[in-house]
Amino acid sequence: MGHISFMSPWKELIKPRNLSLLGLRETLEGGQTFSWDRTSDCSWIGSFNSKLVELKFADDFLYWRTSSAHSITESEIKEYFWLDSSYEDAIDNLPWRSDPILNSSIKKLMGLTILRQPLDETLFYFILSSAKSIVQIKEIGHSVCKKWGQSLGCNHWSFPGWNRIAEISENELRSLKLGYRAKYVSETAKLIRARKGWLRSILKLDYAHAKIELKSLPGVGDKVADCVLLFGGNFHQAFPIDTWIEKSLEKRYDLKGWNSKQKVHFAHVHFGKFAGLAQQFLFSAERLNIFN
DNA sequence: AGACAGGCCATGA
DNA sequence: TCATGGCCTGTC
Repeated sequence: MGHISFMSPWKELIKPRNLSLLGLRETLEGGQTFSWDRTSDCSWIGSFNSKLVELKFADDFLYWRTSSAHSITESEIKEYFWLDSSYEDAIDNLPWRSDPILNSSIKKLMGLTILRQPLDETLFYFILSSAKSIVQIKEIGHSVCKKWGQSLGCNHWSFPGWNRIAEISENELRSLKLGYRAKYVSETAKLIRARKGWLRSILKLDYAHAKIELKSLPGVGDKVADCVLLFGGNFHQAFPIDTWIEKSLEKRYDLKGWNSKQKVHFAHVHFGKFAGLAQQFLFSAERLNIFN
């Protein structure tokens, strides 16, 4: 409150790749991030790292503009959206040549990406995600940011940070309708505050050890840990198993009757080191029902 | 009204 | 190791 900010003029991003509107929409609305709101049928406003940005997709190009008071740079956007050639390399590494399901998903969701979100915010939102829909996760997450974060303008607030959240009582969080997740958030915050530098340090570990570390937090099990590592830690081999991907593996890959451990093993063998990227294509294809 | 939702966790076999 | 029920809240 109090300051006046304005949005910069639209700027064009170098045409990054063959990006489709559907691929972009699924990236921002499909459930790997909860920080974006649609402002028209082809534009979104969002925030991360206390910075505000609006994106617009038009004529196969991506345009962006930012807030004068909380501005972001082009290189930060490119980083966030994985807009470098290693994305194409990752796609090429997937077994689309021999896998018609994956092939058609990639074609229909051209440009769908795995975001590189800040680790702390990603952990926060995925602790909230348990047994909640995307809309509900956004609502309760935003209510915490609105109450204890910084105003960024355009109805967006920054993530307050774990140290700030550690000062909030569980009951205050419950009053924002976090339910049983309030305890997880509160206790995780206190643990992170006590372990200085620990959260960032897991980024230097290999996938298996990073996952063990994350699972030491209350409210973080296999599914949440994999989501945080994939969407907030750049661990592309993480393969979160939720009900959509479960359905996909059973229905499209004939894995009915396999337990989740066997499914994860199949995913790593079949999809390889970018299994998490394949997961996003299959997940969205199933969610959007594009096979029928 | 009662089950269920993009889970986690403690319990019990 | 595997299966079950409870936990907050909202929705169908």
